[in-house]
Amino acid sequence: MSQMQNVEKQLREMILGLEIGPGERLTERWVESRFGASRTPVRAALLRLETEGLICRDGRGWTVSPINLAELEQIAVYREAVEVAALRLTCTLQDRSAVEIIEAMLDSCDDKTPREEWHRVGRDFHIELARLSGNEFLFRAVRDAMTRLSRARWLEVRDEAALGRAWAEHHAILSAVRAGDADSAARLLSAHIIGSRDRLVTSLRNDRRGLRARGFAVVA
Amino acid sequence: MSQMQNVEKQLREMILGLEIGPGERLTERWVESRFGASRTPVRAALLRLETEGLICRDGRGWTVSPINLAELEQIAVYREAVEVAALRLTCTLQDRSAVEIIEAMLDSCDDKTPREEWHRVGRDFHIELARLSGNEFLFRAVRDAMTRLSRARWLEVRDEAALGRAWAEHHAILSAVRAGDADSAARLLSAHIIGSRDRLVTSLRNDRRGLRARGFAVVA
DNA sequence: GATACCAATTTGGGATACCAAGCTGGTATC
DNA sequence: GATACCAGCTTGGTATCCCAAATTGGTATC
Repeated sequence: MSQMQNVEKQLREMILGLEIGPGERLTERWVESRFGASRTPVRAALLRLETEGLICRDGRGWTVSPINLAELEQIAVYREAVEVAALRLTCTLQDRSAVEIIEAMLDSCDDKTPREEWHRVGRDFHIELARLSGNEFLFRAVRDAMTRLSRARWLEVRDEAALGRAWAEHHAILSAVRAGDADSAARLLSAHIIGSRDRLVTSLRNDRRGLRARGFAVVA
Repeated sequence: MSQMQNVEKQLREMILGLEIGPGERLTERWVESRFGASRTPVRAALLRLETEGLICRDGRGWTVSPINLAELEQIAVYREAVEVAALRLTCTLQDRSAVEIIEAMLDSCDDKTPREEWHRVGRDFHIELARLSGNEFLFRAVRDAMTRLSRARWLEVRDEAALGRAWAEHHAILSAVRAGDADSAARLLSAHIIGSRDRLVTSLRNDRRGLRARGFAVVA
């Protein structure tokens, strides 16, 4: 793999994994030495991550994007639009076998699944569901939105009950799709996205003090 | 303005203005000499334009993205999702004054408006309509989609009647929004987007031979 | 003690040099 | 005459150097 893709990938992992906290300053020189690359690939990586919204310019310099509650609210509306569109498109395709692949993916998760896996599974559900639509733009939109949400979802305080509810909602959505009931599936998906958003934002708002204590910038 | 933004902007103008044809090869060295910049800003510009979909990697090297008919079809579905969502959001905001600004913008165009202005006005209508929603993600999605469509719309063979129809449809959509009739507005907008897409793709498909003769790559 | 100012360092933007991979054109051999 | 092969050139990827601007830290002055 080229150095450029390597820096980009590793830096993205560090940001998404909160090894570099939201709001932290980044210097090109630090990234250079951290990954043993030179400035050109570092710059390319930073430019890419900027378009993903993971980092942003801070006057002269770079900052890991803070957790932005207003942005989280807006992303949910955006997700609702594109995910529901993708879902309806999938329903018209009548490709039930593909849906069953996702169901199997969900079923492979049980109580023994380690908690940190839930994060990835929850994200992949939405991404793979969008991929089924066959529309590259809807798919990318969902994938990019989930990437932007990733850190916030990781910080969210979720109890077992909340995880179980999300799991059940995912299954219910797939059942409706498999049954060919696009309207029900769309309604369930909308409610799931908006409900998740509300719980997410509430959780972060309540824990804002704790997050700041950990050095994480959270803006309204 | 920095050199980097300058190269990016100028190169984008050249690509969107078809001064560099779809499918044409680009070398970093050529861009360097053309704009009198060195490789660093050129690289940055190319990376940005790649994320906008205006250029794409061609193995080793760069190519101005060909006109892709399948992509145009998919973009329309994507646009329908995000534009309708933005429209409905705008309706719930009940901000009629903002709508009237767009109406004024449209009204400022009359028969004396030069033809090349129609291209920009048609694009800006959709972008500004999305901006009204106040949702940054819906707005960006529409803006980026319209950018991707820009070259194809420029190549489209449109007669006066088609232009008048588009104009009328834009006005009808705004009237529905102003009347607070979200459902009608959404229906009109969907029909407008899909109808425009079908006419666009048909036009390009029919003229494919002519486009190739001009050196423009058009893929199915 | 506060503040204004200056120098030194840091930092991102840009330019250039170098390299490896791949393409091209020509040539030599069969 | 066709084909295989090799040299040279082109090109993107990477490293390094330079520069201007901005930040910083300290000092001198009020």
